[in-house]
Amino acid sequence: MLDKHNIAVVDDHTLFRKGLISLINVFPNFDVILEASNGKDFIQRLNPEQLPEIVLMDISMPEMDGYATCEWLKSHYPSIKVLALSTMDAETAIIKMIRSGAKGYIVKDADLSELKLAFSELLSIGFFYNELVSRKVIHSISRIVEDNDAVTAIQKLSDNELTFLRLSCSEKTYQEIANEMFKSEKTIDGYRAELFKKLNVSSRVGMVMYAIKNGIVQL
Amino acid sequence: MLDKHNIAVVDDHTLFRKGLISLINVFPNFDVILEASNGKDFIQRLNPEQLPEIVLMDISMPEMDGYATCEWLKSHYPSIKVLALSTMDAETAIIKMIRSGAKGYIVKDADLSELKLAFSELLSIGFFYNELVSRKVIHSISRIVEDNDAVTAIQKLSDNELTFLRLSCSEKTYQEIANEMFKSEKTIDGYRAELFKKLNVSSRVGMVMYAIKNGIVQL
DNA sequence: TTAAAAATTAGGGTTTTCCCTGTTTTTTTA
DNA sequence: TAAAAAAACAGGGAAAACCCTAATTTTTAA
Repeated sequence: MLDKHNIAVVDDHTLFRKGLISLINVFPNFDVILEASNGKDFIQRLNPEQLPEIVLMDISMPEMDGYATCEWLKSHYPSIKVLALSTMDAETAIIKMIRSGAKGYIVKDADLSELKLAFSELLSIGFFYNELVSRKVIHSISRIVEDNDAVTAIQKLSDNELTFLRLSCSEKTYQEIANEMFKSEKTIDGYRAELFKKLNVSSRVGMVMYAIKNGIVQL
Repeated sequence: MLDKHNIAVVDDHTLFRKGLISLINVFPNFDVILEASNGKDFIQRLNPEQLPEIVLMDISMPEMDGYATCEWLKSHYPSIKVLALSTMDAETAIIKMIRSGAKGYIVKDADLSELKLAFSELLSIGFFYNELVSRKVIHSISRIVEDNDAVTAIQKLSDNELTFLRLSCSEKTYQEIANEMFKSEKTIDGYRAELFKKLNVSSRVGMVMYAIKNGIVQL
């Protein structure tokens, strides 16, 4: 009997997930033992009697996303290796996922051989980062403090600042926003100045783009 | 010998594409005869001696996207049926794809049986729209004129307006943008006024949000 | 409870954005 | 090639955004 390695696949896109599973099952020494459509679903289905060695995990999912699921795994089953799977090759996403505990990162337009390589590397040396990812990460080392700020900045915003930021993502004037928030224009101007500092931007447009980029508002 | 139906799959995400193909090839009466990573690639690979009956086509792709490829097929091979495939269930995307000539629309988190159903319906009655899509389409009928504006507005923008719009999605002042484009500030102001009218917005923030929403700039 | 910190408000000035109405220049088309 | 349309440019003014500094009020913490 072959010593097959157990894999889990977590992705909300059923077609993609099913397709991926059928691809992996062709590999002679890998076996998909668990599939789930999001983090919550995954945790529910996780059977402590038969844990996967590697979890192929999408980042953006409903209910519970890749970051949160990764964090959960890190604290509950630290030996399970997460291979993040995403369409995004954005530095922030990669870094955020790595911070959350992912041991590797692979983009959805990778080819099969790369996926296979990722599995092998994860099992042998414990991590897998391809050239693209490594380059992104290295490139971001110099800016890691900023990135860190960027990732955590949202949490440092007060309720009023957050409300103001959301309302700014519109064609309302600051005056209108002030009325809506029952604050003086000067207070609003204070929020603006504070946000400019915290988010490291210098115009309303920059502020709005930050909010969109970081999912503070959805379009 | 079975009378197999020929399918083409066009998607830039290799893993997804390969997975999907392996799924389809399990269907007894469907056969994937062509795969491509984007519209341009697809057109190059298209063999007039052996045309696919159905093209499963992603919307967002580099080089040449689903809309453009669909338009091209409509004029060059109108008998080939396009089944649009997307993560987006946004009304505008669905309607735009239908306008471009797609005969069906399926989301990536559909399940296998739905894909099979879509194939059958396409071959028997010529189109496939599931509940979700139908609902979206019906829901949008009342707003179809606006949507139409929104969908076609981009194509009516001149190169200069487009460049200006892209540059506006930044913290640059209009003056800086003027310098960068080697135009007078007043010309830039003209672009701005024209875009406000065309995009139906009333502030730079609105303009920027439009550009982001419609993929004119990517974050 | 009192000092320190944070939030709110304020004055006042500069820059940028926005919005008119036009003229001149270039391109399109009849 | 003349007329029409589109693009580039302009003056000037009002509104909004931006940017200081600083006083007052509220909240927090020693």
